[in-house]
Amino acid sequence: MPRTIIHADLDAFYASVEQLDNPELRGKPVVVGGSPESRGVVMAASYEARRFGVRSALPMSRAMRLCPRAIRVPPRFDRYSEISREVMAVFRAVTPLVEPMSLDEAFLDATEQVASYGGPERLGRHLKGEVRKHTSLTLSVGIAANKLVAKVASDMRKPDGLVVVQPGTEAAFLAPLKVRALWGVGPKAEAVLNAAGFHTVGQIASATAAQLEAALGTRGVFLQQMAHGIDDSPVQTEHERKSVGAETTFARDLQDGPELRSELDRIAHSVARRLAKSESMGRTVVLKLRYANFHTITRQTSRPQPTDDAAEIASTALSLLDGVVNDGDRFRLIGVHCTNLVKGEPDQLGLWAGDRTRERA
DNA sequence: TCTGGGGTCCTAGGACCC
DNA sequence: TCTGGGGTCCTAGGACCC
Repeated sequence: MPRTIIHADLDAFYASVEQLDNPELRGKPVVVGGSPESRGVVMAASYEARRFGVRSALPMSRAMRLCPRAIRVPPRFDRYSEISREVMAVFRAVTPLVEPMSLDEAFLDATEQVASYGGPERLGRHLKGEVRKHTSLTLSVGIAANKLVAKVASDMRKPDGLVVVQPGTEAAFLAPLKVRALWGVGPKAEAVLNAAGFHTVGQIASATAAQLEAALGTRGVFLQQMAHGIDDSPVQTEHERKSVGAETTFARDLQDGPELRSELDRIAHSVARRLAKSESMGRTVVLKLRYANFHTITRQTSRPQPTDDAAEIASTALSLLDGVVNDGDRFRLIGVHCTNLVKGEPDQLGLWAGDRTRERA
């Protein structure tokens, strides 16, 4: 029996929340993101703004030139999280198998429930209705036998869309789409595929394995599976965080000095706070630097024991900084990440580490 | 035109161990 | 003096996603 997988996606989420909370913004081009002066980018654009070509990830300076009448709003993530929790609760009222992908997006496995709702169409309308009832927001829904096709389907008729792909028609559904529609095909892979003569998903589906391998290596084989609409990956309700990090782009490039170093210290504290909150500790500290010319490097070092201590993370990152910085270097971004995460109570980990040290001595 | 911040996963080389 | 193979961990960079 085929699965019933749903991809649900709130439309222009951050911008819609701002329009919801401030009626004066309704019907107007709204852009959520950092200021153009601080080198911000667009995090969300209302559909009114999109008509001017404003898109996510566009530099804010460019967005404001495209649409001078746009109203820029700084993001309020606490508020978006609050609404996100309500929406996820609506999803979980339908099925316990919910995999949130971000604040505004989730996969649901409703294989067990779909019949009791009277089929996928009705289930989709139910979800959209419940979300609208609880939050006044519109939801786009894609329903298919797997995550890949459900995701592509939900993108199809935004905003406020509902697309159901019948089992068995996956390959035909995907065939006319551009290769970029496939999960994992970004600008680079798209360029490589286009250069090799592949423009549509259908062309990938009917290519030989050797052709694809020549273009993309081992990834090519995997890509062909996708192009046929094959995807067995399960909806996963749990997932373990693998890293915690924070980074800042400065309004103006910074040379090494007190300002850069105090910013590094601030970031280290923010990472430490979030590590502690998630009751985990990191064994590897990564320093990230972006030069004025946008070239980006990372330097990492692994410590003997995991830590969530701000001072330790900061001093480790500072010593990495000492190792790379040269006179005259100017930076636009600095960041700190912790990886090699270990879950558990800090005290118990400390005790355990102490025992080991004693054993060795 | 001038490029955010939060992540995940993959590759590739080298060190090190058995 | 020349030389294995497998496994694991570490580091650096890059593609990609939302």
